[in-house]
Amino acid sequence: MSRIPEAVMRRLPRYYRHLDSLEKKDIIRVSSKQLGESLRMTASQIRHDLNFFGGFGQQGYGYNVTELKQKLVHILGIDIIRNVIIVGAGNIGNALARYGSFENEGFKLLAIFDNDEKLIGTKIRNILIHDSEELVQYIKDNKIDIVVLTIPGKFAQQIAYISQQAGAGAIWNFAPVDVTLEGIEVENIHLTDSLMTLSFRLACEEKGGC
Amino acid sequence: MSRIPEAVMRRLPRYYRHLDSLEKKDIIRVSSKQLGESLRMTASQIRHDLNFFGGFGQQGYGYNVTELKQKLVHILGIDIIRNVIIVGAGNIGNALARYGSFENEGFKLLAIFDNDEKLIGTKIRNILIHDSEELVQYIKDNKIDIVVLTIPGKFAQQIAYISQQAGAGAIWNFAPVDVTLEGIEVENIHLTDSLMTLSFRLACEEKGGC
DNA sequence: TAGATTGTTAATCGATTAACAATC
DNA sequence: TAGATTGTTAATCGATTAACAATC
Repeated sequence: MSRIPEAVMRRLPRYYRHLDSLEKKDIIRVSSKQLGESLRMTASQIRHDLNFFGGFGQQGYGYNVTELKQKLVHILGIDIIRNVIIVGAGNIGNALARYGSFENEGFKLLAIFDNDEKLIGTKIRNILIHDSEELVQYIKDNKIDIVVLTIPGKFAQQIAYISQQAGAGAIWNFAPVDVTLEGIEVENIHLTDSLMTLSFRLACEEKGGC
Repeated sequence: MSRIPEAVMRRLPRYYRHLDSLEKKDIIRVSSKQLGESLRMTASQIRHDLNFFGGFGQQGYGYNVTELKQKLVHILGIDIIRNVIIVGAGNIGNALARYGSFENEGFKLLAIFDNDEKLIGTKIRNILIHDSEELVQYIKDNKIDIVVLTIPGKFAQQIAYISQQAGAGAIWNFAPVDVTLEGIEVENIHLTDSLMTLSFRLACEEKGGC
C-alpha cells in the first residue's frame, strides 16, 4: 500500500461518518458524485482518496453503502478495541470521561489519573480516578493504546514522554502546547488556536477582507 | 493585503503562543532560524508566512519578540473583546464554560442556553443558563460574535442557521456533523474524527506501515 | 566594515481537479 | 446493448522550500 497522504487520512473519518448516516437512512448505494454533493467536495477527490485503499466501487453503479462503510471501519481500525486512559480529571478530562460516544467507535476508557487527593479514589461514570504516581506502573501493567492528556501545558511534554517510555502507543493532547515525540503517534487538539482562527476571520471581515 | 491562505492562518496561533512563551522568559529577540528550530518548521516558511502581513523583522537582527507578538495579537484580532454564548450545557458545554483561559485571549462568555428545565436558571461559574427558547431574542438583543454549539448533532445545523439569522458572527461547532452555512464563519471541531486518526495510525503501524 | 538575517522571487513538491478509457 | 460511473493518469493549482540580493 502506498504511503497515505496526511490530507487523505484526515478526510477518512468524515467519509465514515457520512456513510454511517446514509446506512442509518437505509440507503443502499451511492455514487462519488452524490457523496461529493453531500460533503461539498469533488467526486474526483473522493474516488482518488478511496483508491489509495483499493477499488471499492463498481463502474456504472457506484459504491455499496454498507460495504464501503465496513471498509472504512477496517481502514480506520475502529473495529479494534483501543484501551484509553485520561490523565487529568479537570474540566476537559471530566467531559471526555463522561462523553460516552467514543465507546461506540471502539475506544474503551480504563482509568483516569490525577494528583488531587480529593479526587483520587472517586469515580467518574464507573471509572476510578487513580493517583498520578501510579501512571507509569499502570501503563506497564496494562496494554494502553491511547493516553489522553488533559493537564496544564507545563506538564504535558513530560507526561507524554514518560507515557511513551512506559509503553503507550499514542498521545491525544489537549494541553495548549505542541507535544513532540519521535516513535509515538501524537495528535494535538488546540481549542484556543481554533477559537483564534474565528477571531482572525471575524477581524478580517471587519477590515473588509484579508 | 493579499488573501491569506488557510494553511498560513492556521499557523498564526502557534506563532502567537510561542512568542508569548518567549516573552515570558524575557527573551528580547529571535530569528526565523531559532523560531523554526523551536516550532519544527523551516525558517523560510516562517518568514514567508509573516510577510503576508508585512515585514516585521530587521536584516541581521531578526524579530523583536514583544513587537512581533503584538503584531500577531492584532492580526489575530484577540485585542478585540468577543462576546460568546454556549448552546448546550452538557459535558463539553460545561467544560468550556468552566475553562477560564479563553477569557485571557479576549473571549467573554455572556450566557449559556439549554432546554433542560432542571438546568435553566442555574449557573456555571457565575454564568446563567437560559432557556433555549430565548436564544434568538438574546442574540438579537446582544451583539454576539461567537455561538458555541455543544448540542447533539441532529440540532446543530438548525441552531447554527437560526443563530446566523438572529445576527451571530461565527459558529464554533462541537457537534459531530459538519455545519455548513454561507456568509458566517464556521469552525468545526470533530473530536471523534481526531481520535479516529490516532486509531488509523495505530492500525497502520501494526500492519507495518501505510 | 563584516556578519547576520531578512524579504522576496524562483524552484520544487504535493495535493486537487479534470479527463477519459475501462467496464459494470 | 446503452448509460452510468468507476479507477487512474495527466494537468492544474497551491503550498513549501531554497536561494540570494538587499540591508541592518
